[in-house]
Amino acid sequence: MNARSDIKEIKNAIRAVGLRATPARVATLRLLRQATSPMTHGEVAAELDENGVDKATAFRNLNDMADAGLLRRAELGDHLYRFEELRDGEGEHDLHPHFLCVDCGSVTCLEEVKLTVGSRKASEQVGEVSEILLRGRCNNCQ
Amino acid sequence: MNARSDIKEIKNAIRAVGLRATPARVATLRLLRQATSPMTHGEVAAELDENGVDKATAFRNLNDMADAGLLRRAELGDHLYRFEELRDGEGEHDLHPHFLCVDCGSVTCLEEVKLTVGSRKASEQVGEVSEILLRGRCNNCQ
DNA sequence: TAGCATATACAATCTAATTGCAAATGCAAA
DNA sequence: TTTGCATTTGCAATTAGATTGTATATGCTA
Repeated sequence: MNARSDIKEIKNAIRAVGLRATPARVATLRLLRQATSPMTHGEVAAELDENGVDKATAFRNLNDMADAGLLRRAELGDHLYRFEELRDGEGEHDLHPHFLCVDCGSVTCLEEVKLTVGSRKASEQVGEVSEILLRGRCNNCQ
Repeated sequence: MNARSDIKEIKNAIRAVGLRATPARVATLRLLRQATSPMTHGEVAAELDENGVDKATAFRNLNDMADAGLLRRAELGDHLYRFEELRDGEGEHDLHPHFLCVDCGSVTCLEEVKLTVGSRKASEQVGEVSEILLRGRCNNCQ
C-alpha cells in the first residue's frame, strides 16, 4: 500500500465517523498509525506543530476523534492522556492491557496479556473492568 | 479513644516516618482518617485552608507523607491525585492488583487476581511489573 | 461552484501541581 | 528550660496539561 492510497484510506476512516477529513486530522491519524505505542496530546501536538498545526487544534482533533470512536483516549496513571487508533473489531470492550514505565513513561501495548479465568470472575464481582494497566520499570530503565 | 489520644497517636505516626508533627500535618492525617474514600490534593487543601494552612504547604505535606510511606498517592484516572492513609500491614510491596472505580474513586484490593503464565512471561519481556491496576465502574456505580 | 456548517489559528484562560526563598517553628541536645 | 539549627511554612510566582472564545478559513454537499 503506497502513501497515496494510505491517505485515501485515512480520509475514509475519518469521514466514516462523521468528521471532515482535514489535513490536520489526516496527519494526526497517520502519526498514530505509524506509532508503536499510544501518543500523548503533547507528543502529537509537537509533531503537528512542524506542519503549522496549532496546539489547540491538535488537542481538539484528538478529543473529537476519540469521542467519535476513531481513537481511544487512555489514562495510564501519570496525568497524561494518550491516544491510539481503535482498529475495527477492537470495540470498547477490548481489554488489551498497557504497560507503563514509571521511569521513562514509555507505553507498550500487551496484546497477549490476559487474566486467568478465575481472575476475570473475581474482578467481575467488584465491577465492570474497562481497562487493565501494568506499571513498572521497562527493560531499558532497569 | 478521645480526641487528645487520637492526636497523640497521629503525632507518633508522623514522627515514626521521620517527619515533624506540625499542626498542618496532624490536621491532614486526621482529615484522611475520618474520610471514607481517598481525598484529592484540592479537597485536603480546601479543608486546611480554614485552619489558615497554605495550599502549597498542604500539597507538600501530602507528597512528603506519601513519600515517607504514611500515605498512598493514587491516580484514579481523572487526572487528580488522591491520598489515603496507608495502615500498618499495607506495605509498599503488596503486589496484589487494585480495582479503581472511575466514578466514585473507590479502591478494592483484588488479592486473587492473577495473570496467566504466558502473560507473565510476555510482560517480563517488556519490564518488571510492580503494579497491576484494573479500572472500570464498580457495581454500586453501574 | 456556491452556501454554510464545520474546523482552524491565535490568544487567553483554567486548574492542578510545583518551586524559590525568607521567615517561622519543631524538637533534640545542652 | 533554653538554645541551635534543620525542617517546615507562608506567600508569590511559575510550570504544564488541557480547554475555551472568536473571527476567519475551509471541507463538502447540493
